[in-house]
Amino acid sequence: MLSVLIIDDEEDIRSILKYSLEKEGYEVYEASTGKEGINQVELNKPDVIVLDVMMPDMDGIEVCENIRRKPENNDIIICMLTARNEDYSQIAGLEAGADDYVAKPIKPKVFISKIKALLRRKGLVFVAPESNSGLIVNRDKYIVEREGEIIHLPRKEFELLALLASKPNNVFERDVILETVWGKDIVVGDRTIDVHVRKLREKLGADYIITVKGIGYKFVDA
Amino acid sequence: MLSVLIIDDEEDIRSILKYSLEKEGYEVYEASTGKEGINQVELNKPDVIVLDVMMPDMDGIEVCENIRRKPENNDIIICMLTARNEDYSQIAGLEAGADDYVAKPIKPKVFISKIKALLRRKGLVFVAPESNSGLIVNRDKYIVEREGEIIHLPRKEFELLALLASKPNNVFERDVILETVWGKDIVVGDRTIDVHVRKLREKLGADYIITVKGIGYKFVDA
DNA sequence: TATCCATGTTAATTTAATGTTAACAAAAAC
DNA sequence: GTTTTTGTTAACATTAAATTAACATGGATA
Repeated sequence: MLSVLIIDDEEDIRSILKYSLEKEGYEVYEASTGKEGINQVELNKPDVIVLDVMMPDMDGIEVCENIRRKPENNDIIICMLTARNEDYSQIAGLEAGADDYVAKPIKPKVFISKIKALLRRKGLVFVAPESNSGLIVNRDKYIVEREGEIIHLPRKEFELLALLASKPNNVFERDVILETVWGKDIVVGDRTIDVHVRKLREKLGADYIITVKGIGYKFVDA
Repeated sequence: MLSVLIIDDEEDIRSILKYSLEKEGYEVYEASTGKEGINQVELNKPDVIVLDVMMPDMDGIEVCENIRRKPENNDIIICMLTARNEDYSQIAGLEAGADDYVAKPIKPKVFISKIKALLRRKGLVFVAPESNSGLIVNRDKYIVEREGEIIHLPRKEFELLALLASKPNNVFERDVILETVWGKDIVVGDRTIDVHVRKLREKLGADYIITVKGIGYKFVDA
């Protein structure tokens, strides 16, 4: 499961974010000061940190630099929270090693989609509906995870799943799938895609990939 | 509902555009400076941005580049507003990642039809009259949405609806429909269209598609 | 009002697309 | 070099979608 650490002195903000994140299936840790945040990073190794720029004890920028100083934290995603129009902090934050920022006031939907976009950019695709259990498609490791369980997929199956999961709910036409997963001028039989879809369904469950007859397939993120 | 963000320093222009857009059923956000515009993009994730090239604080080109720099904004449609004959900015704007431009002085009707054309190119057809509830025909997802409700349609029904909705209030003759949805030289019986229209009415309600006896069908908008 | 013609309706039928399985080929791993 | 895993194919089954045919309706017109 992917985890998020929220570092913010305001309890209200923490609760809102926590609620939104947990609803999406993330594990959430909290810290109310910069110092505590840095400790939590060591303790819990979160995948994502949401970090308020303005805090009483320590500037968010400082916290960010501090975290980034350790090379083992390099691939933690850091997302800054800034007051609206606080333009300086945005730039400074990015220089300090933040990956992105979100302006207050925070709209939960925007916030969540931003987190998802960041994870996607990192090659982590996270799908966590209440209906299915969450899937993490990790390109670097060529692995799919579900609730800690690691599912190993052969190349073609992985590529197919990764393609579909890269844009949840988007329909991919059969030719597009062929071109992307198999290659421009490789010709395979009509039933090849189906067989791979079948194998994915066998391994993941039938609910993830749905057929749009006459068009193609889509990965559903309900 | 589809949303549009207007970034322009002149309040008059903003009001005119806002009025036209809202009449068509779009949700409209405003920003009077480039900086504010960029924040709004993060905040509200609009589907379309209308962006003035000439603004005091920041050049529209700059704003556009700034927005496009983030991959998650890739499929936002950006439409530039340019002064008449400002030829340079048009070219520069398109290079910076704009999808189209509209020359001032703006004629609301031209403007609206341009926006609709851009959305259509992206596979989104929006029909939002006050009378019926708005329909979004989404090609990427191959679904139709009405007030959040998702309606799945089989291929022929979807294509038929997409065709009719692409030009609301326009009458499509039966042969034109056949040629577009079924194909040039495919011959089907003369009740086939009717049956598909019936199924659409069954799923969407009877008010969207009306029969023009002796000619064909049209999708009514307002 | 009788009748003509375009469209509406329904259900059965046909067709096309996808699902399934197992066998075989090709690549990797051992 | 043998074994194991992965990828592809072909034959067949299954299902959803599209089409048809037969009949109903409804409005225009004489």
